[in-house]
Amino acid sequence: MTEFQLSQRRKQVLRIVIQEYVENAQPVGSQSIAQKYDLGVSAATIRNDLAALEKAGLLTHPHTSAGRIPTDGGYRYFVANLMAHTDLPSHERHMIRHQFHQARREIDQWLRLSTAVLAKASTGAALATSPRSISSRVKHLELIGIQDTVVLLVLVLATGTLKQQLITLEQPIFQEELSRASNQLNVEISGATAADLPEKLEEFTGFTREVGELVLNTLLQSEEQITDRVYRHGLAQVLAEPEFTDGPQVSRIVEVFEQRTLLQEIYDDVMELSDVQVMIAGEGRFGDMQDISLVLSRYGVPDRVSGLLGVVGPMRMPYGRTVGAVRYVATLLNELMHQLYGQSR
Amino acid sequence: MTEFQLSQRRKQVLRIVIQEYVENAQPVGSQSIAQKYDLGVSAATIRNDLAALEKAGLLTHPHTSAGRIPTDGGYRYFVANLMAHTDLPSHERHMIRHQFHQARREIDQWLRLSTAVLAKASTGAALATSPRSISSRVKHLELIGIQDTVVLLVLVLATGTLKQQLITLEQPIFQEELSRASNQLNVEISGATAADLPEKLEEFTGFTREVGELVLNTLLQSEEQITDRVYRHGLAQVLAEPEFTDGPQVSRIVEVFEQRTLLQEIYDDVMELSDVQVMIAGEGRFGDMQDISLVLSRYGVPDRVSGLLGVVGPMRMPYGRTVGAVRYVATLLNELMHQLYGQSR
DNA sequence: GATTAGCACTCCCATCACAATAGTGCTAAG
DNA sequence: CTTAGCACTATTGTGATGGGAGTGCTAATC
Repeated sequence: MTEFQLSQRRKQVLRIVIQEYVENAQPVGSQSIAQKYDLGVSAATIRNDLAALEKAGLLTHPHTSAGRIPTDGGYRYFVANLMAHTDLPSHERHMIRHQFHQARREIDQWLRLSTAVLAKASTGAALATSPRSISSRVKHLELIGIQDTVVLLVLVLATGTLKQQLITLEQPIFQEELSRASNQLNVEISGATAADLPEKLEEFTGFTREVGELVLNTLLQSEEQITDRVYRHGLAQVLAEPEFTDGPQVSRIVEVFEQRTLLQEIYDDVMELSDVQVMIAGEGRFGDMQDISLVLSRYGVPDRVSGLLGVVGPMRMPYGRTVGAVRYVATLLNELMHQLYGQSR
Repeated sequence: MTEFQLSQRRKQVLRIVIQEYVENAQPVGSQSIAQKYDLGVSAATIRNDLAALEKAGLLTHPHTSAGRIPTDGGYRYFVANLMAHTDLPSHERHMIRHQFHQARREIDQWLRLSTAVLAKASTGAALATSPRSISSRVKHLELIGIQDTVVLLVLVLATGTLKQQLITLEQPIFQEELSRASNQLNVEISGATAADLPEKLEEFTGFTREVGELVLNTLLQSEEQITDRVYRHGLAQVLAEPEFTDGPQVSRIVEVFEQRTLLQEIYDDVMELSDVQVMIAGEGRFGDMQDISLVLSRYGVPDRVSGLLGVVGPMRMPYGRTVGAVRYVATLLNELMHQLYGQSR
């Protein structure tokens, strides 16, 4: 993030413009600033400041005789340097925490709740991915005959994640044989990671070997692929925002919200970072995200499981509040997940 | 559905109005009908017909000097009496079938694909629920220690559906004891339904009994509750339709699309019916669904599993085509599911 | 040098009038 | 029942007009 040399007052003016614009969705002019805020200077001075901020690329006008609105850059500067670190007010935090403790102790529930809570606490649409395992260890494996030639492979990872996979056979197979195969495999591979597995499979042949390979595949896949499930909530609310009155805008944000591939891309990015990350208008790196911002965080337990959590909204977004909400929910999720998956035995 | 006494020509006129309006989203007038279609009568006659159809409540006009547009009733009459039974063209059917056979043999995949295919084949947004089990039988049960005081209960139903549930204990428990409990339970309850279970549980006490109760709960819950998962696809495309340019319209359809409670309500309704059901503007029974139609079908295997599948779109929808698409995909799903869950062994 | 007042200028936006258009509703005749 | 004719009506688009909000510049002031 580029550092500008801005006088104290100009920063203040920028902050005001953003604050007002976020609130009212209306370009803000020098007069209204001078009136509403007591900066000790006249409108003309503010006019000069606005011009300077515009030259620095932090503001624009839509047309000659309109007030100023922030640019992408303006928002970025704001988020990086000016934004008040607003944690969620404590009563909201308590309410949220309470809701989480009410919920059944299940990841599915937690994530559903997370998106609901986030959507309510922000003005955007919330989304979360179910956690993916990092270097998954196999805990247990089960083979269950469903039909004569159809077998269900159930894989329990050390993190408690369940993976399932249907196997279709040429020949019918008896449950006894299934049990034998699964017993053999369980002894050998429980505790193994994807890296250990190929070696351990050497000793097996036939059906047992086949199942082993399948386990390996599933394991590999679960490591590289972003999780199978995306939770979403609150699209309706974000579409009610004034920026989404015309067609193209709407389809842009809905696509961002719906697409999973984008999440996959972003995932690797946010993965690295510890704190909440704000992504304004795609930061140039991601697709067509004009006028759309994301506020994202990683959640999970280090080196075990990890997922993505955040808010999609218009660029004109109360960043302080949103960041606070995302951070709090992520923290909460971290706590909860730690209780469960802290260290496996 | 009320039966009207309509002359052959008036039916024809109604059909034309709907067809034209569905295509162009523009009120259609007597002249344009007379010109474009050779009905052997003049515009004035058609004008009379239109007036009659309006009196019957099948058409309206937005204002005095505009053409006619269909009412809810008009669409209903059309769907019930006039609609051509259009199956999807055969090349489309083949393409779809091909895609399904490409996919991995998994319900999750199938449903995801179903919504994608449906959205593409219709002009609406597709949604599907994962199948819920009807009178689920327990197939197998597994208890896996995740943490000292955290146990994962994995329940495999006869249909191959997996249910999981975390159990938190006061006291740490050893894997040996878990195995013992699960072995005991497996012997006794495999093949049991929710109805059988209470009796069978009598003989157990302590932890084993506790787990048994949990199984029962899970079973009951999975029978009464609509499935845990909803698949959605293609909202962006439906929002591009001209009726969704203004705010309230948009939020209405997005809410219908997002809400799961509505699905639950509708589920019981559609459940009963064998064929595709068209629900226009909520049919008065469901919430605020002005100008929104649903085309829904049940899919699954009779007496075993069953889910909901369909399309949400504007009332101005090509019903023939949509019904064809939904019916075809439902049939396909039925086939596939039958292969898997036809009869369990 | 920063700040300020003053002022011309620009562009948006709401309003009005006006004509063109498309379609209805009615009447009277075939 | 069908048709031609015609008055009537509401929308849509266009162009003109004035008010308003806000800028950008200049020259004066602190």
